Amino acid sequence: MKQRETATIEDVARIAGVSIATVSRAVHHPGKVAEATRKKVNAAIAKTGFTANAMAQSLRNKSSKMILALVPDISNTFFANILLGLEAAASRRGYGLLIGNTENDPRTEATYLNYTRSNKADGIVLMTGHLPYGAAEVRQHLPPIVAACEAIPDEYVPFIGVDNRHGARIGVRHLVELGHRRIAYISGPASNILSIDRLAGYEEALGQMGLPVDRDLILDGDFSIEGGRLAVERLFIRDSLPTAFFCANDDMAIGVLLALSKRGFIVPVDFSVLGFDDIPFSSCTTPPLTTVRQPRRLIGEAAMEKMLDMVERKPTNEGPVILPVELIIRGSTGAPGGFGLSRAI
Amino acid sequence: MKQRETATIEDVARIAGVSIATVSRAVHHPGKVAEATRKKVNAAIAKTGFTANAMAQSLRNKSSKMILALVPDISNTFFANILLGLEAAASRRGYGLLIGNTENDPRTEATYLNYTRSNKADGIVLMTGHLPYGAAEVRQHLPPIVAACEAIPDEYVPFIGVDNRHGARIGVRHLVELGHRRIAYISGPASNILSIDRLAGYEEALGQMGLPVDRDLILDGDFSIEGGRLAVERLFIRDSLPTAFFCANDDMAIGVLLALSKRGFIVPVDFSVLGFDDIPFSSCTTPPLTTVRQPRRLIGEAAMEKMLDMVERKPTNEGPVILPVELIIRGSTGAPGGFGLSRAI
DNA sequence: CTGTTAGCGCCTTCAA
DNA sequence: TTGAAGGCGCTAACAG
Repeated sequence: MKQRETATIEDVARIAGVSIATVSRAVHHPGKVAEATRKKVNAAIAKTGFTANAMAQSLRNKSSKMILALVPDISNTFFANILLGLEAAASRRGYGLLIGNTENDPRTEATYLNYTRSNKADGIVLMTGHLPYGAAEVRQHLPPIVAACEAIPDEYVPFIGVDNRHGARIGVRHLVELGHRRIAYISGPASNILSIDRLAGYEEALGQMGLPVDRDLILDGDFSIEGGRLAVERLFIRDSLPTAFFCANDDMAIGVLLALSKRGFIVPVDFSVLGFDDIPFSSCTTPPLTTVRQPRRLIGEAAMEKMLDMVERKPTNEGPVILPVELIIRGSTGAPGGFGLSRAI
Repeated sequence: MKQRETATIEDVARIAGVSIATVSRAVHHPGKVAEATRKKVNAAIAKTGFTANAMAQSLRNKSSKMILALVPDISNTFFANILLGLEAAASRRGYGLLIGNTENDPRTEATYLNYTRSNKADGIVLMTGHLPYGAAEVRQHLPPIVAACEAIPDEYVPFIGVDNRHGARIGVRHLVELGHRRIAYISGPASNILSIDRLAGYEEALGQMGLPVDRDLILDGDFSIEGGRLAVERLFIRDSLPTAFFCANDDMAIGVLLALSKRGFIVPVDFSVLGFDDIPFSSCTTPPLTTVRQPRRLIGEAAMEKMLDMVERKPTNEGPVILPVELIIRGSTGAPGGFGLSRAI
């Protein structure tokens, strides 16, 4: 007699000699089932290797116990630990994590948004900085949404991340305290909220230290290594150079390091370089990168907690969750040595 | 009159003035529906914004159209592009990708294995090098499984990856041709299949070039940066040093680079360093890393194609899919300069 | 070409 | 404490 491909609740019920309702109860509300019955059921479950069909459960419960995380680029190491935090918190509460790589492609975003409409996911954690394409049309019945790392401008979506302005401030202050007076800011895309917040912090720190803001030292990048490289090249075309670079993320700082090294300069003797994020690789550059660390795993965990509170309609305090940043001082920053000093020696 | 939270096929049928069967047909077998009817249905779908409930579909079809990818560490940049390839190929064929981070934890593996038992996923792409924990007990009804990058020893699971032995061979040959006679092999965990295959290639290349294999130059690492570092330290404790390091992956090569630099050596003058994989960061080290590139995206795509052929029971040729490796020569390898040469200058 | 209907497997009222 | 039964939304077989 060939058994069904995979055991169902009916198989268990038959073997245990009870009804399927009792099996379901024994699993989900053990208190409502007589001790002896429960034992019989558990034995039958063990014997059959029964695992409830998640699809049937989802259909019935109108909940998939899955949360979708949308990231623009899964191969960007910055997101990895956040994802790890999201997953850890989700699994602690019995949820699974679905990871969606959007590449900022509208069609892909729309496809993933449909995951919630078709009940494949109960909520969305956004790390893309914007609502998924297609969200506007269905604004009225949008699933629970939370934004990690990058806030969603102009939308009421709970934000979990760091105080980017503050992070920039302490980074730039470090540079000023080392003696730097001309500090360049290598920004991400100009309209990006992270770029903007970090720029604000940069300007504030400069102001607090009584330093002027020189527009010529503020360059747009794109958060990529190549962007950092290019920014340096553009700066060298002009005649007035900074003594330090504050980069809006580590990738660009790495690009700056590379470009400077290629031109024969020694960091931090000739120039200081400061990043933001503290991606794992930052400690492996030459020299190791001084940077503003974001507690990525914690951000992920906090974002998921908030998300699940929303999904489960638990009371959750409004407003953003702001986690602390930390200045990690390594080898890429030091007192200004003067342009070309290392080469003169 | 408040509409249902989200439109169902019945809403569409009512509005279109047809039966739900016709709606389903209009969507899945448009050819079997009259032109006029189809138009009415499509209009109703557009009006309601109907999206089929994926859970109901899965329950009915016994297929979730989801494939689970199991990776030991999602924050390991090596896996990222593979995942990207998996996702691209999956979405081309109308499937979604579920990413599971196992950390080689048996409980986590078992949990994810259950995803297929509970119909959340139709198949598993393994990048962990072993069957998930709990697979042995249910061997008889295991879902379709495919192994990417790292073959599963002793199991019949289709493998998609590169010829690791060949990759090691061309890498080591490059070193020998540069003039190196004493080449260390920094291995991953000794029992790991990748470690073993690459060791075999290393020994073969040495043999082909008429060079002896010196057991003292073969060290176990663990595929981590720290592991590379440690290997160098262990080597320096002994008296006989190599002139070149062939590392079983890029992370360890980076560790070697770091350790050498810390000791004041210049690569590639004092030592040459060769990696394996060509992770994105390899071009950003000092000096840029020479390495054996794996076509990661292609591996991902091929693995997913194979997986879906299995899931859909399409004819697929047996045996592994082997993709080509490529030696990427950058700055970390050169002719041997002699121990301490750079320091003597 | 279209409608009726029987489940897919599960959970939860409602009665007993 | 337990069982019977309805229904979540969908697809496909069957009849017309």
